[in-house]
Amino acid sequence: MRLKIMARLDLDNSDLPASDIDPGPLKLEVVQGGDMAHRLICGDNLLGLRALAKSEVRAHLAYLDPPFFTQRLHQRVERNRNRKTGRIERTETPAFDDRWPSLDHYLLTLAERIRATRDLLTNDGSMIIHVDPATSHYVKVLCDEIFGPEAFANEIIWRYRRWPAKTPNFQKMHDVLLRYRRDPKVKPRFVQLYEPLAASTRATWGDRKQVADIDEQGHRRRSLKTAEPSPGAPLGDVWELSVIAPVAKERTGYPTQKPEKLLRRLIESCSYEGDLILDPFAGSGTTMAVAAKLGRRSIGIDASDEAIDVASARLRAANVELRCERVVSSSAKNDAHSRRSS
Amino acid sequence: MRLKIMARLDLDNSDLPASDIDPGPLKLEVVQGGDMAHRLICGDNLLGLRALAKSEVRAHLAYLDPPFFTQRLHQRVERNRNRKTGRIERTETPAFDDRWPSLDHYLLTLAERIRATRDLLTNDGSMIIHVDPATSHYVKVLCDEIFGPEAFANEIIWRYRRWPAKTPNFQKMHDVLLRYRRDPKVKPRFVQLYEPLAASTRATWGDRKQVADIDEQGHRRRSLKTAEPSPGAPLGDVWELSVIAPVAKERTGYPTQKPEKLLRRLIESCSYEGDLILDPFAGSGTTMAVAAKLGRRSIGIDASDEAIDVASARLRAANVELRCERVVSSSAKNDAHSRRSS
DNA sequence: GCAGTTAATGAATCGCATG
DNA sequence: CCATGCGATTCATTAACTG
Repeated sequence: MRLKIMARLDLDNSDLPASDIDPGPLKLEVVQGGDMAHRLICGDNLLGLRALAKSEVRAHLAYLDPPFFTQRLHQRVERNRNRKTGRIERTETPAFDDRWPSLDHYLLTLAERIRATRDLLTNDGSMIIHVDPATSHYVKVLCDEIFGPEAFANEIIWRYRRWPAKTPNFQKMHDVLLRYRRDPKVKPRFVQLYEPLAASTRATWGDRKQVADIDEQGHRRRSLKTAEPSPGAPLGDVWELSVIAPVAKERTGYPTQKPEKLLRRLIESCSYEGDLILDPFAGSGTTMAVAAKLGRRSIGIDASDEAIDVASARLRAANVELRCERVVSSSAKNDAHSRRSS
Repeated sequence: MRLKIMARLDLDNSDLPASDIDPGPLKLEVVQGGDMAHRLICGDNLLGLRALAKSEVRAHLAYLDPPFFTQRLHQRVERNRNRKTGRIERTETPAFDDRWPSLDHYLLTLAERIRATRDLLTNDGSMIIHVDPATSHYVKVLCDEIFGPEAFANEIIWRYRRWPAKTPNFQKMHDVLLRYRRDPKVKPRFVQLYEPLAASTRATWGDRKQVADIDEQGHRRRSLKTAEPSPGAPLGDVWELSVIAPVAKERTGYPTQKPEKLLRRLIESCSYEGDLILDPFAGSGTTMAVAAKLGRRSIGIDASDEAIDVASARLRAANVELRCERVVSSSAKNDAHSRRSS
């Protein structure tokens, strides 16, 4: 018996939307703004990524937050106080559709976008893809195929707390973020962050660095306390960060919005000031907002009008100078604009 | 372009050790002990599992802690004080070999053992396999194939703290445990455990239970405090437990030994008193030792003499009555005993 | 008895030396 | 030049000891 686990990629166009196969020549049409540090592109992200690939633009970090294969239509929730009754009323509008004919369709769509993202990275850049524990395994096999297994850098666990579900099972309380380097042979962009020392370490060693001590015979003795203060322990790959509270200021109403703290940590450790951050699933614009706060440049892409509205409002409220663009393909049938207004 | 991620299982015996293909009739030969609650079997675990399958024995929980594909030979470390010098001296002996021709060989070996383990589970039983984040994804694809994706219950993250490695990367600080149910249609064995409430919850709600409150119009109002003390939050799937300290009493010197706290949590929540716990990669016998403490029965299998020695000494020291057995196959070439004494 | 201090050391990763 | 291997690094943990 032989076994092989792999992502099999065969040529067969029949399952793909026409726009994925040959959208004709692509162009980015400026809707508003000049040569800004932050660009928000409206359109299918595969087309957007391919249009960007033709320019000189290369990103140092890409963050992908695709749909999680929930098989649900996700709604945006707006909250407004009714003038007459004084009660808060909720309005729901469709934000994005996460329903798929099959897992294979989902993975294939993702694979195309991961590959297109990889082509836009600098050699010392990396990609982080945010997924669910139920699909992360398939996505990792996919990424191993696209980047090569040596390029795998981390499985980051984002652990959060939420209202418990009543189930005879351990409560699902984490997301998975996979990080891949574009070229594992190149010295990576990385800024060492620290987390607080463990309580047991502080009790024994205080907040000073330890150093190993080896005697003349080469035997190891007890480590020594130094006078040098410790910056903490180098940051690990399990992060405990709270989800956005239902009443937090940060909350835009856009579904599946990720907390700014999470993006801050990713961007601070995997990019330098002035670097370009790419987010092909821009959603409510969290990545771009955090990139702006941290002095990075950014490009966000999203096909949903809801997303573009929420993100541009959010960024403008934060005084981020924004250039808005639209993906235009020469073939009228696949024109992002015509689909938008349909 | 089409894509399919799957575990492909083709018939081709050439890569397998002869004993995996047809070991001939299998028998468990009693080396020592009578009809005890705890059985330690020496021999290849695939043969051991197949021999068990012929008996009526079925396990309620199986814990698998296979090698992690480290491509290293792992050593057992014994420590003894030298009478003359008074210094502690270390003796290293090979414990198990985790070197493989390829990832596929590793996965195939694992697949056979997972399948054999599944065949030994009760319908309401489950299997937990302990793996590394670098291979967990492939193992999950494998298990989805063997158990079916609906049988997937949890990805448990064991987060620990250790000394930092010097690397421009997030420190690897977690293991992955995958849990599958034998039959997802059957009510599972599960005991709800709790963890302490989050600090923010205690600050707002104290240590009493909250209840949702909905008014006559169906609008949700602020939740209410109750008088009933909260048992804590239902246990999640990210567990922070320390690794065995270098000087802990628990430490046997056997490599990759897992902490008793981890096994205690798994056994307490996924089995009942009197249940049978199966560990085909018994190693230093942690699973069996914890099972005994928790009033469960156990069967452990290991091919390594080092493991059998360490585990039986450990269990006897804990006053666990033990029956020792040996897998015997009729084909002399594959006889576990002849290999042991070679 | 209890608290505080001292002791011992695992093993991931990089970098440099050695063959 | 490439592969191999050893040394340096340093936080975390519990046991043993001390007052």
